[in-house]
Amino acid sequence: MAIIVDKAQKKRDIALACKDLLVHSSINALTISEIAKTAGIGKGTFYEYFKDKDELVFELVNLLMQEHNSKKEQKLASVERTREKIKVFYEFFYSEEAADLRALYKEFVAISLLAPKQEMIAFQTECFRFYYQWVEKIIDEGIAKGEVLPVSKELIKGMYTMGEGMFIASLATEGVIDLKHDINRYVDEIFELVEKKESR
Amino acid sequence: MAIIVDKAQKKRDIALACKDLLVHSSINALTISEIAKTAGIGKGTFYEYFKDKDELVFELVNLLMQEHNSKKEQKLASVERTREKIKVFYEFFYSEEAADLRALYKEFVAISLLAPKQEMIAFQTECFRFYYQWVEKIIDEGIAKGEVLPVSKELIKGMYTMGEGMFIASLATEGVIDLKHDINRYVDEIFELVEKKESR
Amino acid sequence: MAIIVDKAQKKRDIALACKDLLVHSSINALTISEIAKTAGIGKGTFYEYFKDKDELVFELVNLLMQEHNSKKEQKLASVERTREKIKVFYEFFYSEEAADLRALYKEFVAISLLAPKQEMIAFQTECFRFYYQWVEKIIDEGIAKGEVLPVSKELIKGMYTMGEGMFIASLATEGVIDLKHDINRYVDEIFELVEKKESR
Amino acid sequence: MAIIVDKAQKKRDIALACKDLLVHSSINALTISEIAKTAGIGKGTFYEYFKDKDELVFELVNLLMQEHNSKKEQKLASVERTREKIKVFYEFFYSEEAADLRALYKEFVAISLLAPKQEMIAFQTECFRFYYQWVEKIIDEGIAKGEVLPVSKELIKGMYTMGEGMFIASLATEGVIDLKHDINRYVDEIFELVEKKESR
DNA sequence: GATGAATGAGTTTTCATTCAT
DNA sequence: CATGAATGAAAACTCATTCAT
Repeated sequence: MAIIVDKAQKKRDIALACKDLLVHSSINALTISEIAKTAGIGKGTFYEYFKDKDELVFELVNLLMQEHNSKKEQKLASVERTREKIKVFYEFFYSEEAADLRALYKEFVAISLLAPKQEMIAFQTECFRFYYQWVEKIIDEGIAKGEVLPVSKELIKGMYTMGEGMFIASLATEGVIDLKHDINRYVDEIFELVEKKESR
Repeated sequence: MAIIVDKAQKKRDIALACKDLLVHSSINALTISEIAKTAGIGKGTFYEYFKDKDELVFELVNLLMQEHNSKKEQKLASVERTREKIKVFYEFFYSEEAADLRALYKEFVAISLLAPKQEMIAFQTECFRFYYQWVEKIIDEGIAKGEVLPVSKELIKGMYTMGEGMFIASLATEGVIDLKHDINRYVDEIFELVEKKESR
Repeated sequence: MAIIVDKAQKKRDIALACKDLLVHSSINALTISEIAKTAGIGKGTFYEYFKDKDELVFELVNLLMQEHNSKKEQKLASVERTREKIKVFYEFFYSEEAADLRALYKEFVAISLLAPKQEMIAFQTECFRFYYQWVEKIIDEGIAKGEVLPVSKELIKGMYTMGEGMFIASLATEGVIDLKHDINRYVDEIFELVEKKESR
Repeated sequence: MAIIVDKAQKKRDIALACKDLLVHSSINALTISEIAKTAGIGKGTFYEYFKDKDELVFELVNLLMQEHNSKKEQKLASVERTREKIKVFYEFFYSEEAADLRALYKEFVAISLLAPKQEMIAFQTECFRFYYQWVEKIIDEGIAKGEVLPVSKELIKGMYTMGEGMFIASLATEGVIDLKHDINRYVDEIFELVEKKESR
């Protein structure tokens, strides 16, 4: 009786086996040989599951992002105030536990910029929508609870992309940006403006 | 005595001659041969002035950004209100006349992410500081004029990087972001919050 | 399951296939393309088995020297007198059948002088020791048999290197040295001095 | 009034200016640019005086060898016994003061082996003859003085090339040969055999 | 005579991809 | 299904040499 391998599962396994390799090295600097060896498979086998190296990064970012989202969801549930929820949202950009994902995401963004592929764009678009709606929901709830002003709704897109911008800027510059500090400060200042104050 | 050429000037000339090529194609897809032919020089000559292809992108971004900054300065001088000044600032990300520079900047960011080189990081850092101080000056003047609340000062870094973030996001996604619209809307909303209102 | 090749054997096969090419041309004048074509393999395949062209020369010298040593051993067994054994030893430097090996050895020495690599030095050192001990054994047996004076033992290193020196000198000069004649004459003269004479 | 430069003298000057460079680096690893810069001349000027890089090595070996020969001649004049004269002769191969010349000579031999040029062969042949006759003269005088046996004359070529052989072997092996010790020991043993002993 | 900017032929080297087993 | 040996297209890069000034 032949072993029926779950293609999707094996694909995940291969990607996961290469995680450390990818996190610590640029995908361009890696060869299919190294990757296959690390995953404990043959070069030909790699091609059974992936079209090219980029797809490996893609798969892995996908995987880790799902994991990350689950954790984020849990964490968000334990936080009350809108301001804090938004801060939790931004933790992706500086938290220690998202470090691996960030390293991969950086690669992924670079690949997307240099040689955008349809499925990557689709994924990024999907991600953007997903996160956007998530933040929207948080803000909506904040408004409903009377915690923040309705105007907050108009700031969502800008707030969301600010995180991405700071992240990219922090990668490309040296020491000008302290992600955790700068992001949280910005969030605080914005919320000072949009939070309803009793004393007003 | 043999002719002595102005190395820096010739480097600029070569870069400028390749502008259209670089704008319309990814640097990775270009060969040194193509580049040299386009610039009307030999392959070896290219290497006399540039260490590698990346340096060509670097030189060109540098060049066009200087040009862009001059124009921006002029334009800013003709604008009165702080809000409008900030909007002018963001025009880089969507104006037609900065399209070439944007195309190159995209490449440059991707290169910086994939294989950061010291001089690139230094350049980006320098750029960040330069623009940051510029925006800071605009905001400071706005505060001095009593146009905007002092709190605006705290939002500068976030506002600045928001542009970068939206730009990257717009490149990597499809149709989710309308740069001109989204950026200006965000700016407007922020200014609604920080502009001093007579009637308050 | 894909075929598993005997790497070492294939390396030998490739080297042997290039023997004539290498013997009749300087390695520097040869391109990897030519070599691969001659061996009936692709350029990439060459690099699967050899780090560079030098290694090909190295492999071949190694191979032919082993073969040469086997023949030498047989020949030495068929010779009685110490003086003749030593002469057999020197045949490497002028015999017709060692011509190919000599041509390659010349290249090998030149390479070793210009860009010595660790494995080459190790090989040369090993060769030197091996031959030195071989000559030493011959001389020791001659002394034991009472054929030559014990002092001969002190002359071994010099005698051995004399061959190398004459070889190099003959390659670099024109017509000053007749290897076969000059070497044998020298050997004869030395043995006139160190052979035990009945009539003394 | 135009300056008339002595071509031969300027050639020597250029060669001498590059001495340290050549001694400490392989000629193959050096570019014409580096050489010209070191000599303080333009690349084009280099070609006014030398056909190629090899010729530079050639010129320099030539120059230093003349100098070396003068010193050797003086030193030989101050030595009495034949055995010692021969030892002085071999000092080339290990003396500290001939170190630079040896480094260049090594390069020169390698070049001669890899790509022999007519003028190099002629030079080497000339050198061989010159030294051979020199040694011959020393031995002849030794015989005339009754210091050594007439048979010594037959050993000259072998003795001379032994030095070369040991030198090459010492370069290509690691620690097997102690040039000074091994050469002198060999000379001593040979002279024990060919020196006339009173008590005989 | 001197120079050094310009050159491009020629080589090495890499590595994704294929496909026979 | 899995494999890894074989491949060669493709690109970077070097550097001796030329020659206008």
